[in-house]
Amino acid sequence: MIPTYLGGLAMVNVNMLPACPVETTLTLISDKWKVLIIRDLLDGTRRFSELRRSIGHISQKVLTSNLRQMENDGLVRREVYAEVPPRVEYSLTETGQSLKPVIDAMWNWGESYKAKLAAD
Amino acid sequence: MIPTYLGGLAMVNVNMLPACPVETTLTLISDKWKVLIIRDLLDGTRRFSELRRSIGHISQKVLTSNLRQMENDGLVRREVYAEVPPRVEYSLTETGQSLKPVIDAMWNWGESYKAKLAAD
DNA sequence: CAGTATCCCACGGGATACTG
DNA sequence: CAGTATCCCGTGGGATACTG
Repeated sequence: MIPTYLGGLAMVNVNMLPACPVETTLTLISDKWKVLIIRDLLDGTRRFSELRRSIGHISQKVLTSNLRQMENDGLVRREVYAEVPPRVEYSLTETGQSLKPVIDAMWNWGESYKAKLAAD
Repeated sequence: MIPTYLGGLAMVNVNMLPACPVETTLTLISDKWKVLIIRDLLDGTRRFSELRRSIGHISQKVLTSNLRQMENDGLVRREVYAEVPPRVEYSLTETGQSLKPVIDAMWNWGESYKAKLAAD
């Protein structure tokens, strides 16, 4: 079955991004939930409801909103299957996957921070 | 969030941090300005007003608030010099400096993201 | 199942004034 | 200079109800 691709084009204008690369990254993933969405999608494709469960206590509205923004930013791919009941699968684009080093760095730091606290 | 302060000493309770290390990191640096504060302090010690200028359009109240939290979380060191006019210097603790890989990863990703956009 | 559509609110953050 | 002290506001996000 051929999935329907909706959106998928980056709508971001490079001229409107901050000069500093760090700030650029912040504008794209600094929302409360986006990093967690990426963390979970790094493990592979997920359906909407799967994401909701794996992320934690995120509401439908907010998850939808975040996913749409990330789709517009070219980080996430959304594939709709014409089935009943409907199935929608989310995955990372290449650009989205390229965030792995960032997530990994956050993972490592979080681990060592907790280890340091536990040592006291 | 959910840092606990024991006996007036800055102290985060490891048991109240999220299980996932990525979430732990988010808890500590996901505020709008903290990453930028760290970015600038990675270049060395800065006075309050220097930080204000280098960061951008942050208000006094918010900069103070963020710095206090980061001090409590053990990321930032605050040194007050008994002079007139007063001089207060901020620098990263070892723990704060250990965030460099995270900031670097964000820097690199932001650069390549903009390069990708510019290529289109 | 995967969303919209509403309503609502806490709070991070901005603006301004004042001070040791 | 490096802050407090107030007042104020936009909005990200939560809760609930409804739908193709």
